[in-house]
Amino acid sequence: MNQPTAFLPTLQDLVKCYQAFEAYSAANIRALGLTPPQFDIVATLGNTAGMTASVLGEKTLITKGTLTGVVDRLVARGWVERAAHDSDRRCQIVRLTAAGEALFAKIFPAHMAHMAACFAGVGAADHARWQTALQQMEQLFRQETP
Amino acid sequence: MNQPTAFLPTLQDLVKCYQAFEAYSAANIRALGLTPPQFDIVATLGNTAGMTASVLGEKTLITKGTLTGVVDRLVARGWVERAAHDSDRRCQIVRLTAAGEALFAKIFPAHMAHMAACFAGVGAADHARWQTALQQMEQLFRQETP
DNA sequence: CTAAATTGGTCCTAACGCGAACCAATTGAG
DNA sequence: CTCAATTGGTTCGCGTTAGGACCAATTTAG
Repeated sequence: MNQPTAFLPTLQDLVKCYQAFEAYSAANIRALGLTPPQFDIVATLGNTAGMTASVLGEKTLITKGTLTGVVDRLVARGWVERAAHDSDRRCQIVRLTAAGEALFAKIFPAHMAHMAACFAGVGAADHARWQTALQQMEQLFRQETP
Repeated sequence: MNQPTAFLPTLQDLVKCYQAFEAYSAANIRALGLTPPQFDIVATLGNTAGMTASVLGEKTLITKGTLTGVVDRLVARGWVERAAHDSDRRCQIVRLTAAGEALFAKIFPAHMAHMAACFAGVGAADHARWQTALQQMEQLFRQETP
């Protein structure tokens, strides 16, 4: 009984919702002086003692080849530094500099406030519905990806 | 009574769901020999008489600066051609060549089948729930984007 | 212990992505 | 009609993206 293309509107809505989120979020991040991946990294490193590049890549979903360049640019601006790992000389620890911590303290709350404005009148029940729906759909794609 | 960060898990689920979809879909498109934006354009032009570049950009959500390059590469491969517009000399009509139509006929059903495999056991009620949820969330971002 | 496989990062190529500057054609206000 | 504003496309700069080749350090198998 399934129409062969019954899933198309669902996928279109997923793409449109994600792109609306991206556009809204990225515009504010760029106004703060960063690119979205740069913000992602600064936000991930904030309030930590740093982490290896591979862990950072897992948390931010940035592949390692891309990560090298993004971290390079953050190092060039003085917000991030690379340090040697104690016991494994292959690894590098990536962490915020003092300037990077100051940047984090300034822009992270600002961006959270910007995103929170969208969800002003939203209750816990709505969030629960959305999270359930998104997690179910994500499972569909992961199950088919061996 | 809203926690200030109650929306974060929702956003994380949105990003993870979208990225799972993207990874699943893009892997198949690349295996078919195209990039995702190229597939998007071929699929949009299939079974039409062509359209102006600006309409094509609206439908595929590709900005005009990017569109020039993507269409260039499709033209270079012989799947797409540009033609003059009858009444407005600023416009260009973008349309599939015969080879492009043949490509469309081959890869579009293949990719639909690949996506349909994810939704094998999903009923109309699930689709309705997902679409409602996604459309509601999209509205939140659009309302705040003036 | 030594050779093979694995892991952590860097570098390369090809392709997007956006915003802004730019040019030509068309439309509008006066 | 005429000049200013708008629209359709191209080009450019900078940054991101995935994937693969590559190198060094580490772990594992025999």
